[in-house]
Amino acid sequence: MANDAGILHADADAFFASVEQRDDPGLRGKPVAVGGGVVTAASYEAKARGVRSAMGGAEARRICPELIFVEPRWSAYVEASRELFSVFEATAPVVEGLSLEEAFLDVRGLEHVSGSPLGIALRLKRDVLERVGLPITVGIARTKFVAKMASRLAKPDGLLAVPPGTELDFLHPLEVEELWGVGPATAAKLHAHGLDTVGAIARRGERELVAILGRAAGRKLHALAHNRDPRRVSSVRSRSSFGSQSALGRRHRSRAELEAVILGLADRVTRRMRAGGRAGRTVVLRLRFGDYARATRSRTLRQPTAETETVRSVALALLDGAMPAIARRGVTLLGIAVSNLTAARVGVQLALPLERRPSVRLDAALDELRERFGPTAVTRASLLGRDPGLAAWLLPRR
DNA sequence: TCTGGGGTCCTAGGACCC
DNA sequence: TCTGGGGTCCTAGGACCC
Repeated sequence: MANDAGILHADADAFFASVEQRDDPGLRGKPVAVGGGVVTAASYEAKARGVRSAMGGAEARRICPELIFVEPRWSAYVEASRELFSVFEATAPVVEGLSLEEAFLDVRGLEHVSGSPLGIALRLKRDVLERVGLPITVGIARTKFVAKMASRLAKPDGLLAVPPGTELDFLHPLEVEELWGVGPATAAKLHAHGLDTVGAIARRGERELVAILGRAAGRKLHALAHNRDPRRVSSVRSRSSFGSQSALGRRHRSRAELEAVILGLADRVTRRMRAGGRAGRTVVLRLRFGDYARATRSRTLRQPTAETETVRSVALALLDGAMPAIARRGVTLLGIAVSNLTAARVGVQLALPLERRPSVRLDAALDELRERFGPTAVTRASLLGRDPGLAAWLLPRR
């Protein structure tokens, strides 16, 4: 039934720090920060003393002198995440991961098999604690947004169900900055118009919110304030970019050093792309200057690539364009991202001679190829540079 | 208090095409 | 010749999330 409160949002509490406390009993009950120069994750004991993730290490030590810093152990977090998701998958037929440590679970229609959503959630908490050794918080609601808000408010080690029909009572007293998707910039705009709570947002018209926040954000917030969130839990979302970045610190970097960083980044990114069987057409160079302002430079290639050398040379060309700004302002971070992804393996590549058929357009050619090879075989076609040919790739279905 | 690394989605202007 | 509208792609930046 569509009216069931059957969406669970399950979220491991202070995930990285909890894994550290699980694996080292000496850390339990103590303020722990994962990271070094910057706090990547803080235990609840540390959060209680004001330590926040993304806070500088020096500041964190100042406000909490007994804070224990531990080096991140990425492989341990990835393994814990795998175990966590195996419990999720065993609990619900549809699981949508949002990050290493959180997911939506659709448990609608499982009453006769697994019991009520509340019963399922209680069992999920128990199973994760027994099998993974970590506390989680679960929110239960009819929609993703309310389930997420419920778990956010119930942390840590909590469980909160918002019964159907009571969503507005739950949402309207909340302050705007508590909302998932509302950050400092949006909150400031809302406050500037006298909008401090979700209830206040709900009393304004959609046009007014669009005027304040822009089209997409205004419509979305208006809908959410009225408890309209039609998004379904979906397990099939595939990623849209691969990226890697490296903070460089404040000291001057020579051109040769920057080139070495670029090579390392290109290698990391393309290695992961090849492992994932993906290639991409758009290479983005991310920059952070000496004043910590950010910028991007990008170039879109005609054909997707997952080759280290191709990505490296494009990134170097983009770096060239940015060198005047870097010389002026200094650089404190470099990153490479590749987007516009397709499946990496080219099944068959065809070239149709266009000079003999100048009227052929890409979509017409695609239609023709699909008739010959099946409706899903050909996923894209494009012109090949100055070459008068038309290329089409037959790619395996994802 | 000087600030990590990995992502997502939206906007806006210009180029280009029909 | 002048004028218009609609659509897609690319680039750069902004905001947000974990």
